[in-house]
Parts: sequence; structure tokens; C-alpha cells
Amino acid sequence: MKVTINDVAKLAGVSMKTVSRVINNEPSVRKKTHDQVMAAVKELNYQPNLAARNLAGTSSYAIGLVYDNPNAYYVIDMQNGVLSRCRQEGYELVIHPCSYADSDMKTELKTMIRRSRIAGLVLTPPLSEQQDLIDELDEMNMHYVRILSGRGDNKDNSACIYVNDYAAAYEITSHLLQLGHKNIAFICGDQGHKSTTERLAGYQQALADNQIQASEALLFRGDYSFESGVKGAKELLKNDNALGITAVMGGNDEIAAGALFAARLMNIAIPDELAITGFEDSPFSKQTWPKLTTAHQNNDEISQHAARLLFSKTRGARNQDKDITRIFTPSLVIRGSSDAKTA
Amino acid sequence: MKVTINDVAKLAGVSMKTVSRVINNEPSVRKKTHDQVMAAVKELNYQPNLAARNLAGTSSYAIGLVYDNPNAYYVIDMQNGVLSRCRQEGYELVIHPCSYADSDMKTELKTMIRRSRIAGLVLTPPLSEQQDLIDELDEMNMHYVRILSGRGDNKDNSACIYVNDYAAAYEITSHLLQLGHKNIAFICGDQGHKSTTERLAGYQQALADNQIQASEALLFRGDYSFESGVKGAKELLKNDNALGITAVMGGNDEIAAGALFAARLMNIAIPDELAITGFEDSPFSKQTWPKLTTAHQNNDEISQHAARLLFSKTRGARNQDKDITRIFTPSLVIRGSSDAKTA
DNA sequence: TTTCCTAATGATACCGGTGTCAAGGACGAA
DNA sequence: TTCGTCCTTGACACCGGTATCATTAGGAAA
Repeated sequence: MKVTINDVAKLAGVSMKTVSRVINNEPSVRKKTHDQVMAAVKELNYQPNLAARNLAGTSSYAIGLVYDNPNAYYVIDMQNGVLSRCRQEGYELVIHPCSYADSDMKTELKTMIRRSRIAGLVLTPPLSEQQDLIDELDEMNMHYVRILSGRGDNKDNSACIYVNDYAAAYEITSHLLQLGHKNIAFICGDQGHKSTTERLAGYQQALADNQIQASEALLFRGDYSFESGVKGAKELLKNDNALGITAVMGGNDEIAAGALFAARLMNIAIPDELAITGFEDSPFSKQTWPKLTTAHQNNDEISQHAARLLFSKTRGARNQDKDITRIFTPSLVIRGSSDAKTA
Repeated sequence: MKVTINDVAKLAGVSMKTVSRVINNEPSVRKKTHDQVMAAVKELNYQPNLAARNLAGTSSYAIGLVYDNPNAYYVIDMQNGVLSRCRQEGYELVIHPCSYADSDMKTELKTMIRRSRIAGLVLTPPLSEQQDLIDELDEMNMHYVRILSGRGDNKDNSACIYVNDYAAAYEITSHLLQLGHKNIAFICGDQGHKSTTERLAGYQQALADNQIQASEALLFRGDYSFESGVKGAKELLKNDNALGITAVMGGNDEIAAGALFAARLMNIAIPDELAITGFEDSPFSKQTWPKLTTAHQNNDEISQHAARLLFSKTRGARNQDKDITRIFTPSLVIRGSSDAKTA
């Protein structure tokens, strides 16, 4: 039933240590021996026991994915990307949803790391921005890779993967400007989040580059929720749109969907009377009416890259230093909520 | 840094085996000893090493969650529910997304079970309905708990948790009938899925109980997607609604959202000219316009129950046989897509 | 108090790998 | 051929727990 390293060793006519060498790709194994062992592995369909490896080895074969993100689509994307690399490399994935607001979140995380002998962590936003968490991990000498909103602006040389929300917001804003919009409002996501700051900054810079004065009145500071989008749009467009707003940018797709909802309540035609845009290209952004113009980020590639980077760290990197950061820029997806021609 | 069972034993002044007994709640440990050990555990903040336990023990401390479901919300709910029980019981969760259509899916699953020494599996629909998979697991003598659409109709006495889609569909249909609808169409989900059959059956029974002849013309057989909802609604309502349909039930919320979308395209007012209902109460069903009437299923409770049931099996059940099945019935949630008063 | 039985505890092998270090073998140089 | 060196390989301890079985201690009965 279950095949151990000894079975393989016996069949291949070598010692178990040699089998161990082969499956770990260690050097100084003669090719002939290597082939014999591999043949035996294949014949017996041998799978190394993870528990044994984790117990015996200095480093473990498990990494953790930590998130505190209400967006199910995003989380699933991250999981699947990381998981696919894990399967390739023979690692196990331990998922760790948590709540940063929770007082004992860090204790929980430590417990999980100890119990499962975690070799490294992939941290997703907004958790990846919490400096106190990072400090703690550094103190524990824990490997980690962060996925962050930003432009490669991190001072330390830790492993980061950036999502350039700034550039994407700039692009969305430019798109609206090109359509002739001048009075563009923005509904922000959670105040604490880096993505909020970045997206806002991109929006403001695009306005500035087009000689348009950004106005605080056109800003609604909410959070990344549908309800916030509804509330923000109602507020911004109140008094029969006294501010003369012709476009609303949502901090993410939820917000945009909320704004769409509010516009519907107020009998405002989209996109004719008002353009609305989102961010992230969640699946439901194609299911609204009209479909949402948004920025698409390649979560699968991002998460796979994160995992790869982490593996190179845990395995004791040699010359991977150069590849330590990378910036992904979400790309503009134009749909009917901003441009009637694409509806 | 890392605390082992020996450290605890030394501090408590007992042998490591006694510590092992205490943390596993084995009988025949004197209360005084028990307290001493627990004190030491607490003082050192001891965490048993999972890898060691898995390696040494006969049963392991890891269970798997297997799913082939495109609905991110559903999957996350399942994960979180199972995970919360796992944390309580000191188990590890190995997630296993897969694709049943994939030819080597079963091999992959087996590999994962062997590698991670999985003690048991939680199977979610539609995977949980695949008899060949079940047979294979039985053959391997693997513990599992299935979450299934059904009414407790399983012949064998394996552990099942049923979601009574039949009753829920019956309730939705009754709701529409009460509102005066007589010509109610139904857009089915994937043909292969049990939930499709069950929901359809509930719908048909409700019609029959109200002396309404179910008509094949009012049925659209699609799949559980937004696009299918769009297509189904267009087909059913074609020729200026020649069939005189006044309500459309969607097999799930995606389909309903698609139907909503199509109605919008055709300039049909919801719910005044046409009522639409969904199924599952996904988060986005509150974000459509109007909000969707649907059936809410308590996924958190379902998944937690599944995990609990599985643990009782893997631990070598004594008298848990009675608790082996349980039926959850989703509850009707009335919103604006069927009833203008609630908009 | 002694005897006996059972409950409580400990000694030790073992799970399936990895790490260390020493031994064996191949091969070029002397 | 002989030696030295480096490349291959294997023996064995060990990771941190659990399982088994022997041993000890405690309490009831004699």
C-alpha cells in the first residue's frame, strides 16, 4: 500500500540515503545510479512522506498564505496560483485567513508557524502593509514575500511584489479625460490601505498632468464595499448633481457596483449622464448593467511569482537577489459603464 | 525557541509519554499529574509538532477539503467553516481544488492523500456526487464526509450532509405562486448536477400541488453561469414574451443575475413585468438591481458540521452513528426582484 | 499489615525521512 | 604500479512525537 524510501532503495539496489539524494536533486550522484533510482521511484510510484521530511529536515516543505481580505475572488486567485507552484515543487500550502483587527492575530500566526513548521509566508494586502507584523516576522527570522500596492518604493531589500495601482488609476483617469470628462469624482476605499493612497495618487496626478485642479469636494472617503459605493455616489451626486460630476471612479469594483446602484436609484443614465469605473476586474464587473470599465490585474501570475520567489528564498538563495522585486501593472479594461460604444 | 515534548516533561517532572497522554486527553492520568503537565504546557507555550504527530501516529492530523466549484464565495465559506473546526481540534487543512473533467484528477487526489497523510476528506458538490470517486475512496478505506444536494435519500450509510434544495425550490415557487404568478419559467443549472435535479423537482412539485401543469416550454436547460442566465431569459422571453411568462426562477444567483441583465436589455421592468429569483444568496445577489429574491443556505454551519462529523469518524467513532446525516434547508429571502414592496 | 488488582507511569522501539561523517571507488599523476 | 584526491555511496544518529508493553504505585480487600 504505502511505499517508503526503503522500498525504493531496495528495488534500486542502493541505500536509502542515495534515494534521498536523488529525489532532492543533490549533486554527486552518478548518472547511472540516478537513473536506476528514478526508475524504481516510477515503478513503485513513490511519494516522499511530507511529515517525515518536515520532521527530519532543517527546512520544511510547507508555506503559508496569509490573508485578511473580504474579496473571495481575490483570495481564491491567490490560493490557486500559489498552490499550483506548490504542487510543482512538492510543497504543502497552509492557508491562514485572519483578521488583523483581532488582538491575538499575531499569536495565532506564530502558533500556526510553529505547529506546521512553516518555511515561509506569502503575505497579501492589506496585511502585507502592516509594519509591526513584518517586524515580528523579521525578528523570528521568518522568510516571507509580500504582495503590495506600490511602485517598487520599499526601502529595505525584502522580497516584494508590487501591484502598480498608481499607474492603473492614472490610466483609468486618462481614459475618462480622453472621453471629455472634466469633473471626475473618486470614491476611496479603506483609509488605512496602501492601495487607496496609490489609486488616489494616480487619479490626482492624471488630473494635474491635464491642468485640472483636484478638488476635495469630489472625493468621498469610504471603504471597499458596495454600501460605501452607494453612499458615496448619493453624497457626491446630491442636490440634483449640484457639483456637475460627469464621471465617478470607484476605488474597486464593489464600490463601482454600489455607485451604479445609486445612480439607478437616482435615475441617472450610465454612461450617458455619468461614467463609472471600477478596479480589479472582479468577475461580477461583467455582470452589472452596464458592464464595468475597470483595471485588470493578473492575480494568477502575481501569486505564482510570489510563490516562486518564496521558494528561492527558503531554499537558501544564491544569486536570486536581483529578482527580488517585480512590478505588475493592472491594465485598463474598457466596458460600457464608461463608454457606450463598447456596451 | 522551539519547545518540545521533552522540555514540557522535564519541567513537569514526568515522562514524555505522560505529557503525550495529557495533550491527547487519554484516560488514566491522575488529576494532579494532569494539572502539573498543563501548567508546564502553558508556561512554555508548548505546541505539539504536527509533522512528528503525523509521522509517529497511526492516524494523522490533517484533513482535506476537495472542491471543483467555480463559486468563489461558496468555496471560501466552506474553507472558513472547516478551518475554524480544524483550529479548534488541532488539525491541519489541506485544500484541494481540482477539476473533475481532468483525466488524472483521481491520481492527483491520491497523491495528495499519500503525501500529506490525509486522515479524511470533506467533499463538496458537485464532486461529492461522483460515484466513481466515492467507490475509489471506499476502496482505499478513506474516511470522508459528503455535502450533497438531497433529502437524506442516500441508500448506503456513509456520512452525508444534505442541502435540501428541493424544499427550498418548493418554497421559492410557492412564494411566486402566492404573488399570483401562474406562468413561471425555470432556467436550470448544469445537467449533471444533483442540485439541478432537486431544484427542478421542487419547482415542479409546487406547481403540481397548485394544479398547474408544468410545461417543458417554460424550461431552459443551461448551466450555472451568468451567460446561461442571459441566454435562457432571452430564449424564454423571445417574440415579445409570446409565452406570457411572468416569473423566471434561476437555478442559482448567477443565472438570475444573467436573467436580470437580459431583462434589462429587453426593456422589461423587474419585478413589475417580470419577477426573477435566484438561489444560494451569494453576496452579489444584494448588489444587483433590484436585489435578488433567493434561498439562503448557511454554509458556515454546514461546513463546520461536516468537519465535526469527519473528526468523529477519523477518531474512530464509538456511537456517532446516529448523527451521521443531517439535512439543512435553505431559507427563502424575499427581495425586490420578485416583490416590489421589499425593494 | 499483607495481598492483590488495577490504575498510573515510564522505557523503548519506531514512524520515514535528512544530516553527518566515514568508507569505498575511480581516476589522474608520479 | 602506487599513491593521493575527489567523487560516490552508505551507516547511523536524530527529528519529535506515538504505540506497546513492562513496571510501579495506590487503594481495597483479606
